[in-house]
Parts: sequence; structure tokens; C-alpha cells
Amino acid sequence: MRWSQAFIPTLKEDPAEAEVASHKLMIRAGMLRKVAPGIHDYLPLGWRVIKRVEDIVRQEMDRTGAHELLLPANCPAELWQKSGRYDAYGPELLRYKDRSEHELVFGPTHEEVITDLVDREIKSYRELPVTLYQIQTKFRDEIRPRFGVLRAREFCMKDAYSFHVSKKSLDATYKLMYEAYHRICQRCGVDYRSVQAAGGTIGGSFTEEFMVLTERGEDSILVCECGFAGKPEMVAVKEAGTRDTGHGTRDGGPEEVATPNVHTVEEVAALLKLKPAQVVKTMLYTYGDQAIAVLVRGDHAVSEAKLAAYCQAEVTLADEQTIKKITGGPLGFSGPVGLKGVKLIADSALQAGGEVVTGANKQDAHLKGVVLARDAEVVAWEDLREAAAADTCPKCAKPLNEKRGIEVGHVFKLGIKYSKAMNANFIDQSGKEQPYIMGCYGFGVTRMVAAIIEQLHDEDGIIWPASVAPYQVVISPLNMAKPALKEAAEKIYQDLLAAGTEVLLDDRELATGAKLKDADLIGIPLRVTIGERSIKEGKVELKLRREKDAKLVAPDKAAEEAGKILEEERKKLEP
RNA sequence: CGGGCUGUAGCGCAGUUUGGUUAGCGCGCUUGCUUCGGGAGCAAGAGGUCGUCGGUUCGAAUCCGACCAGCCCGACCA
Repeated sequence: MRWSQAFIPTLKEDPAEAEVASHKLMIRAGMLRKVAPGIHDYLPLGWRVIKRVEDIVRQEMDRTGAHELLLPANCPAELWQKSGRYDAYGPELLRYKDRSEHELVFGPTHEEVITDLVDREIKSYRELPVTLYQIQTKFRDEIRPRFGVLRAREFCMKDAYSFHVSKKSLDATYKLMYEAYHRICQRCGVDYRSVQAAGGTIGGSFTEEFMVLTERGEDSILVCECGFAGKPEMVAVKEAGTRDTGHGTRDGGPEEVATPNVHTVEEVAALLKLKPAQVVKTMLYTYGDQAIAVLVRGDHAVSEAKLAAYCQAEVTLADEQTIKKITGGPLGFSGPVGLKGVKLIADSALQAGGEVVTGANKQDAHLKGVVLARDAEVVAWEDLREAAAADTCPKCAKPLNEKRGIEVGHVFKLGIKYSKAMNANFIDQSGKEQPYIMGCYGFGVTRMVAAIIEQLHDEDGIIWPASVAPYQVVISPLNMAKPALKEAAEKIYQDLLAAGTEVLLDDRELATGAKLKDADLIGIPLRVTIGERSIKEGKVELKLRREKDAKLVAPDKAAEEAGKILEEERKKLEP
């Protein structure tokens, strides 16, 4: 492609609307423009990258034996009513009516549609398992779209669904998908981790997320140098023996102290001149028609995932009314002493003993000098809190580091959640109807593009890995008015085209600096620089975007040498 | 939905406090000449419902009111 004829509207300045690096750079590099909040034009350069990532995803899906198809973006609401998600999904689901008043949804994900298709077409266990996938535009009516394509309302996603007769068969496909996702992330050239996700402990289902590590990620993850990574709510915590909670044990039991208008742990600790760790939080949760009180140290957070696993049910934080009914006191003053009629469990970190401060179950009062083992009826001490960077790796016991990540992929064993709700069955070997056992596997294509930039850029612009770059080579003749430079550029351009290389020839009549700045901004992996300085010696320069120094080669060897360098670059990204 | 901020040329902004000639600057764009190893110089030019509607005033980008849109934080979602 000749740059003079391309549509690559680069910008010199950062757009005011963009906050994060990937968003700024996608706009400045002429990849992306905003049409409405969370809705974008993908310009040619951006679209080329999206297609490169799509191709990687497609190749890895095909390698697992999955089959690509394309489902409609517009789906009848009936399917969603059948699964129960028409009500459960909430306002993020874009709904509308057609001219004959039929209700439709614009699919944010396609479990319903695919389950309906498979149910209509696959009747026998003999035809299973099957894995189907599509790469498609999804729509989610995000409450607050932000960061460009990282959290958009319209985005490109690969979604795959597998159908099985047995859990064992699902396990096998899940493993294939899990491995495929690792290969995709490796081929995209990013530093990433796979982590077990919440929900994985309920009902035997299992789910993992693939997170690209970047400082601006929306999720917190804990990583260890041994390779372990996990989400704080999932990482098992081992308490390190006894712990001094700060103020020793006196006789005499708890003593009430006035704490007017003091609600949060920080406020209580400040008022009583203690550390948050010396205060105990009492959190009430409900599940089904039951309630449970959970104690954690003031500086810790309850892991709802761990609590859900303990309760074997989804848990919800109790509302103020429920709190009043159970504790007799208002929100913010709950405590374990004298608490009746509710199961009381505590995080293992509190087992060390010592005196702590808790709520008094009445307005504007706390209790100090509480010794949980003595003053409260704790029925179980469990690992119930979110892990933090201060904790140690459950695998190797080294200290953990807290990192931020962007979720690009999610693999999930669904089980019979959808097939059961939608009454979608196959006939098993004994002639009986059984619900399909399902898995689903999502991958955010446009999100991955942004995640790559977020991780691979410098102050000059994007640094594309060769595997996803919109062009492999950019040729920059530094002065189009000099015939010698122009001719050398043209020759190398033709050589590279003949070799099948995706090449961008910067034939624009711009000042030298502008061309070099633009080339760096759009991040093409390899630049062939043709300037008078080197052409006088009969050479041109080959420079990798990610490196500082250039290699000098004769113009007629440039295409061949470029091919070799790129081959090396691509090899590095192979799983 | 709550809190904060912002709407002035394609982009980035000044001007608004204290109303007053023809609304400015930088980048970009057009034409010409000169330049060319890190966003060139000179000259000439095009481009504006000052977010919208209403009000106050002899006079409104500027004051008042309502509305709309966008961005950030939070809540929500995952």
C-alpha cells in the first residue's frame, strides 16, 4: 500500500476524550474514531489489526476441531424468556420491538440461540460432542462505556459453545479450549496469566479467565514469580500462625464504647486510636432463605466467592432491613457478641485471638475488649477473605505481587444451566432424554487489540508484534524530492510485494521528521529507512520498531534481509 | 442514578470573572516558493448557528433560566 493513497488519518496531539494509552494511540494512529459513547468506526489500519487477531483466534479454534458458523445478532426475545435471562440479564441487554411489535434483543452473547439451534438439529448422542463458534459484533448497553474499545457497547467477540453427553467429554473440550486460549495469547505477543474465576466453586462448574497484564487493567490479580496467578477472591490464604492483634487480653469481657456517627472501620479505628486490623467487621449475607454472619479483620475484605463455596450457594449482602431484624441494630454497628438466630463464621485470620473491637448491635456503639473465642459463638473458622499482596503464594509460599489485568478471554463449564432451562435434550444410549452438557468460551477480539497496545507501546507510539501488525514493513524514503531515494524505495517496495510481504510505502511528500514520527506512531515492526546519509554508501537501514539500532544493507538485498528478520520475529511468537 | 468538570473552526485550546468594534492562537487544510535524518520556513488563503432554546439588555461567547451532549469518579455490571 502506498501511504499517499491510504486512509490513515494520524493525529499529532492526544485527543481530549481519551484517558488510557491504548485509546489515545488507537485514535492518534488512525485506527479508530468514536461515533457515539462506546460505539466506534474501525478505520482501515484498525480493521487490519482486528482481522489479524481474528485470524489467530480462528486458526486456534479450528485446530481444536470447532466449527465456525454465524448466528444472527438480532434474536427473538422468546429464546431469552425461555432461558430466564430476559429478566435476569438486566438493562445491559439491548431490547427493541420490530414493526409488528415482536420483541427482539441484540445479542450480547449467544447461549440461547446456539442451544436452540443444536436442540433442533442434534437429537442423538451419536452426533455429540460438537463445538461451534462465531466471530461477531456483540452489543451490550454498558452503563458507562470507557477506555475506547476496552469497554465498548459494540465490540467484536469470538464465542464458542460445546455440547456433550458427559462431564468427561466436556472436560476434554474445556482443556482443548484452555490450551487454545494460551496459544492465542502467546501468538498475540502479550504478557498474560490465566486465573481461576469466581463462580468456579459453585455447583461443580469451573471457569478460568485470561488476563493481559497492564497497569491500567480493570481487574486486580495476584501473581507469583513461580508462575502462579489468581484473583484475590479466589486465592487460598494460609494464615501465618498466631498474630498479635495489638492490645493484650484483659479479664472482664467486652466493654461498650460510644461511637456516635461512626460507621466505617477506618472511622472506628481512628476514633479509638487503633489500627483497622484491630477492628472486626461483621458482614451479614443471605442465600436462599438463610442468613449467615461473617467476621473478617477490619483491613480485610470478605471473598464472596469463598463464602459462596462454603454455603454451597450464591450469596448476597444483606440489606439494611434484614440486618436490623437479625442483629437488632442498624447498618454499620453489627457485631458477633450476643448474636442469636444466625450462623456465625469467622475468617481464619481472627483465630489468633487477642482483643478486638466489634459493633455492639446498637446505634452509635461498639464493644472493645472482645475476645472472639470467649465472647462470640463462632461455629467455624474458615478461609473467607480476599487475598492481598501481603499474603503468600499458595503454591510456593513466596510473597505475592498485586498486578492489574485486562480480561480478554473466559472459558466456562456451563453444565446443564441453559439446556435444562430451555428443555434442550438429546437421546442417550439407553433411549432416554438428557439435557446437553455445555461449555462456553468467549474471547474479546477488539479488547485484545487494545490490550496489546496497552502493554506494547512507548512514548512514540505503538509497537506491534509481527503476528498482528497491520503491515509488516514500512518503507520511509526521507526525501521524495531526491530521485535516488525515491527509486531505491520503489525498488524495495516492488521486491517486498513480490515476496508477498505486507508493506506500506511512505511516498508522501512530507518533512523527514513527520514521516519518522508517523512510522513510529503506527508501530509497524520493521522500518526500511532510505536517506541520503546511507544511500551515499550504497546502503539502506533496517530497523525494528522495538529496537534502537538499525542494520545497514544494500538496497537490492533489503527485501530478502527484511524477510529474514520478520521470520525471526514471527518465530519468537510461536507457542 | 449520585458527585465533579467541560461544550468556542477538523484537532488541541485562549477569551467568559468585569457584556461593547470585524471572536483569537497553535496544529491541520488549500495555493506558491524555498526546504528535507526526528512533527520545516516564508507568503497568501479557506474554514465559526461560540452545544440548543428562551430571557435580561441599546448591545450577549460573556449575565440569568431550562434543556441537550460529552468526559472523569462512584454506584451498577462482569
